[in-house]
Amino acid sequence: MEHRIDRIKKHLHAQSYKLTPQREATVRVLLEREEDHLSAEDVYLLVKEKAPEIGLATVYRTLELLSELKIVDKINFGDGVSRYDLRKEGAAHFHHHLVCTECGAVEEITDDLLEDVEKIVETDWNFKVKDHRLTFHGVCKKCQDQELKVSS
Amino acid sequence: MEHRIDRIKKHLHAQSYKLTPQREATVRVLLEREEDHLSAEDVYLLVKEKAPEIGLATVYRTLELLSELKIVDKINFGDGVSRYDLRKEGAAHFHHHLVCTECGAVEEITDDLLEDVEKIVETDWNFKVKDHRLTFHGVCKKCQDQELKVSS
DNA sequence: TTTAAAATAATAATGATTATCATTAATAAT
DNA sequence: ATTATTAATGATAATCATTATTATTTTAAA
Ligand SMILES: [Mn+2]
Ligand SMILES: [Mn+2]
Ligand SMILES: [Zn+2]
Ligand SMILES: [Zn+2]
Repeated sequence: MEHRIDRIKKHLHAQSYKLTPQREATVRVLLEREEDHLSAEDVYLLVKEKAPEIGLATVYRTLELLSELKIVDKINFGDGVSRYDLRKEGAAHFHHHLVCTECGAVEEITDDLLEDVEKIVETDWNFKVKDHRLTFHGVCKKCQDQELKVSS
Repeated sequence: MEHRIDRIKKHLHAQSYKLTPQREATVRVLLEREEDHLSAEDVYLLVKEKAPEIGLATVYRTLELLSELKIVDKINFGDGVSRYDLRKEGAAHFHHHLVCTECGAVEEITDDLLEDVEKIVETDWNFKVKDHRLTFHGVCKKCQDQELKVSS
């Protein structure tokens, strides 16, 4: 954890930004809830627990900054809010998501999966791929089992 | 065009919805601008040209309805607005997008491309895929050429 | 026609995000 | 150390997309 924060600190310094206490508190929340997909409000409430004096605007500004630096990715699952997702250490591309349309659960896939597709896009469409967003909508394991039970 | 509208009409009727004049005007705009990715506001302004009495709320309601029926797909490219995209005739899945980070241009890919990936997701993650959202961020052909010119 | 349900238009309300601005913290210059 | 600059913050107002409300109109059935 400390190691990870150190790296982020260096990343910020490299662009002459500082890791202020507010920024650090925000990053810590993101690290502690790495599997989750928190909205700005979610982050705000969690940060407030350890740094009660922080303002919502600062959280928005920090998340914006972290997005620019590709430390977090901003995603939108179709409910009205943006969600912020820590990029995996050293990952060149954003990871993928499985969203269950029954229960709303969100799973993560960190495997690349798109290498071949990207090659096709680069050659057939002359498009230089920098990043991607891939989300599958469907039914998670748990909900599939539920359906079986109900119908049997 | 008329044929396409007829089908949509039937689709609505099948769920006991009516193709009201407002709904038809909205669908016509979507058909006329099939390549585009219009926001609700965009659609509203275009519909107003042919049906000036329509209200914005009706456009929102219509787009919502068309989304439910899978006639249009709602997408979000990260600017603050939802965009509405006609699903290709008979397509089981939503098509893909290439968003240029330089000029903002959006290209469409109607080829499936994800068949193999979906198989992997279904078997390795036990996730029953119903649909997907895939967007590549990168540099379009035009902007690549521009860069070459500038740097030479 | 009368009646009930569905759809619409106008507009108010909501809620997420951004902008503003006065204050504070950090950094550099004297 | 003191002062001047600049960056960052917190509070809050403003904006803007979307949703809810409600009175009215349209449609289809009885
Ligand atoms: Mn994630
Ligand atoms: Mn499209
Ligand atoms: Zn589920
Ligand atoms: Zn471009």
